[in-house]
Amino acid sequence: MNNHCLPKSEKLCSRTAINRLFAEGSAFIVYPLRIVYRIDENSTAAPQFFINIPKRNFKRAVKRVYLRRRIREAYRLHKEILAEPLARRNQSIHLAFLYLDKNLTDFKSIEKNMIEALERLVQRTEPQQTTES
RNA sequence: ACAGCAGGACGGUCUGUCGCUCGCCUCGUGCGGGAGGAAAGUCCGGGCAACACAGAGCACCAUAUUUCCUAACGGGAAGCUAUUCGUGAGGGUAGAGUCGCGUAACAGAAAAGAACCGCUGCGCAAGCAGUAAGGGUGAAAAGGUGAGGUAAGAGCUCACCGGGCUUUACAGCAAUGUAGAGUGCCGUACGUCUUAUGGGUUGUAAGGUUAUGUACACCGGCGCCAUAGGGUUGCUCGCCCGAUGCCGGGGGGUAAACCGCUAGAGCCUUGUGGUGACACAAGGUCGAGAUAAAUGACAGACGCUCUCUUCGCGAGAGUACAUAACCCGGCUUACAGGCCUGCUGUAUUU
Repeated sequence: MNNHCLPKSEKLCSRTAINRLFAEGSAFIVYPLRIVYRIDENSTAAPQFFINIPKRNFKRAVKRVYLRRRIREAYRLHKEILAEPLARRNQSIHLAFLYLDKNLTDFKSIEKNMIEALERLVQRTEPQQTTES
């Protein structure tokens, strides 16, 4: 069965790790989400993620909390899409989800975007055997 | 019944699947707790903590009717005075002093010791002098009405009315009110100015402990005594410290963990006192503690409100505002909907 648990070890809390992620990571957009990621080869650690809703776009804390919870739930329910291939390839990943739109969206569309984003991540992190030995 | 005024209290419920966080244990597919009335704005006042602190003057900021409440407040309660809105229940605003100085747009002759027209006297006239009754302007025009008086007029004088000041009596803890007497004293607002009271700074990322660990900041003691410099609230005076030497302690950075961190001016009930804010007594009770930040996501059902309606057990739409970050007391602002108590107006019935 799929494991939908989301313990604290899968959250990205360290300030230095986050700074490294933004300094060295790659990014793409599945609107309204912007995904920043950084791959560690030869590591068995579980993927770590965090969510950022810019205060600039949502002044009220209620709306930021609303979005953070829905994005988190979408990730929690579908993270196996990403975790399973990474574990097979001996990779670990740091992830950041940034919400770009200035309006609220419902869970259905966030879920759809999340699935698409995770599937693209799996493709993008495919190791290129042609370049590296 | 409808419309409204004031005060108070509330602000969804249940089921299933998958999760988060804290605590406890019998350590598992366990049990229990888990946002608000404003948690918000960060506008006041405290607690707590660290640092600072001889003192004087000026400056700066805040407050300013009375009595009371409170740990405290710039908050609250009950009053007082003036003014204003409402038919009304009621609501809003203002409230230390004022000798001097400044400002009062436009219009108007003039915005404070006023002469444009008018009126009166003198004069042939030009004009000079007097005059605030009347006109016109304005948000505001020198208290109002009447009589006397006068060349014409004017608190110039008098009567009554309105206001101010002084004073006496009574009521009230007081602000103040009521009544009497005296005084012709009679624009208003704002600013400046004056007086009284209060004000050290920084906020839990405070601050403390542990771990890792090194080139230097910092602290203590001794020494040196001369200036640069620094601190003391912004300035002035005054005061204090004081680089480079020696000895000892130990810091920066990473920010990892823990404490601070939730039992408190706490909450609930009852009683007593008080018009009230509130106080006191007795009994009961423990109700989040996260840290890139939990308290949720999805599905369904039921409430509640509105609209449509074939008046049905129907259909559709909506279900607010706002997410703890050390903790309390207020203030301000946002809020779908109910509910309770007292009162007002209108209409109707008996």
